[in-house]
Amino acid sequence: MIQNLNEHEREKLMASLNKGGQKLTPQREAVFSVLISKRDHPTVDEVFQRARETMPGMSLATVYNCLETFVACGLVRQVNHEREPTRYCPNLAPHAHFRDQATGRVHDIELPPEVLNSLRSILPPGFNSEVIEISFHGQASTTEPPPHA
Amino acid sequence: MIQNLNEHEREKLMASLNKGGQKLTPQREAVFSVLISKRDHPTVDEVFQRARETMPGMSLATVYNCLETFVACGLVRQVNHEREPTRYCPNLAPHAHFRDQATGRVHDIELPPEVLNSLRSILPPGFNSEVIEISFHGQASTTEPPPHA
DNA sequence: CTAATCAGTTGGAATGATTCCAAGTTGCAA
DNA sequence: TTGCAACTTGGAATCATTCCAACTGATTAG
Repeated sequence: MIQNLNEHEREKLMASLNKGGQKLTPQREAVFSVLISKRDHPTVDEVFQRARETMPGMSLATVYNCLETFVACGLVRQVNHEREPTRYCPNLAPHAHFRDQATGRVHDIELPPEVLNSLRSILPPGFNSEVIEISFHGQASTTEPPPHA
Repeated sequence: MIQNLNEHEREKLMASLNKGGQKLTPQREAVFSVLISKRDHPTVDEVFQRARETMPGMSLATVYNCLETFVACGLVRQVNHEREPTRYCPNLAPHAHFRDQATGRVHDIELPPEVLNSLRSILPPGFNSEVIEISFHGQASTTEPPPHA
């Protein structure tokens, strides 16, 4: 079930939006709430379905717009696996993704700084990377997703 | 310009196809030739355009089919960046990809075994990964793609 | 208190990569 | 030569995403 944002979360959301020159709207609040209520890397369509539970009139285009805005403001990350529908992730700490072959479920994998650094070190001179994406693909014996706030 | 496959290349292609229960056809030969003649990670459409130079009647569906077959036989790798058109890469050694923001060009980045191992080590118990994809995204000051066979 | 403006929202149409399908082709085997 | 099975082909269908023009709602200027 989707709760409303608490004070702290709403503040953080508004601050990030304002920093990017954007406003806090009811739709954006609803979409953001969906993302942090259940951090299971939902697709746009899943976000859409869940957001409609609290805001039945919302349109799919708005969900796309909101998510695009969040990405631009650095509030969430896009997660792509091959050409499957894009998923969204509110975990901003550096991490990799593991996609379970059997279920399609995506898990966050913590990425220690030294591993991140060893990765950066493989870039030859002249290559400057702002974004590194790491995704594993295989079988997870854990059936439950890792608990998240 | 696209050459025909040399003896060694054709043998390798046929062996891999046969191992996967597939046959060597003129279309598959043409598509494979495109991939190894210019290892610049072409999209399906680019492969299609180039293949038509030597085999004007070939259809786009066939290019899709051939590439799918090659992937299944382990002859080439798919390279996806966000939701852009899938690219194809005949480099089978473990490597990462760097996508140049400005040009869209994709470069292979060598992946030393120790870095690959440090990556594997971040997976918690219960997660077994067959495939690891690593992609960088940023600016490359080198304008020319690295020379390849 | 209006009017004007402007960002945001909406539904539906358009786009574009990919997949699907049914018909045609080819090479080999009985 | 007939039959079969794999492969190829063109076009239609799919589906995530983007685009667009009209609508809404809040804020500012007169």
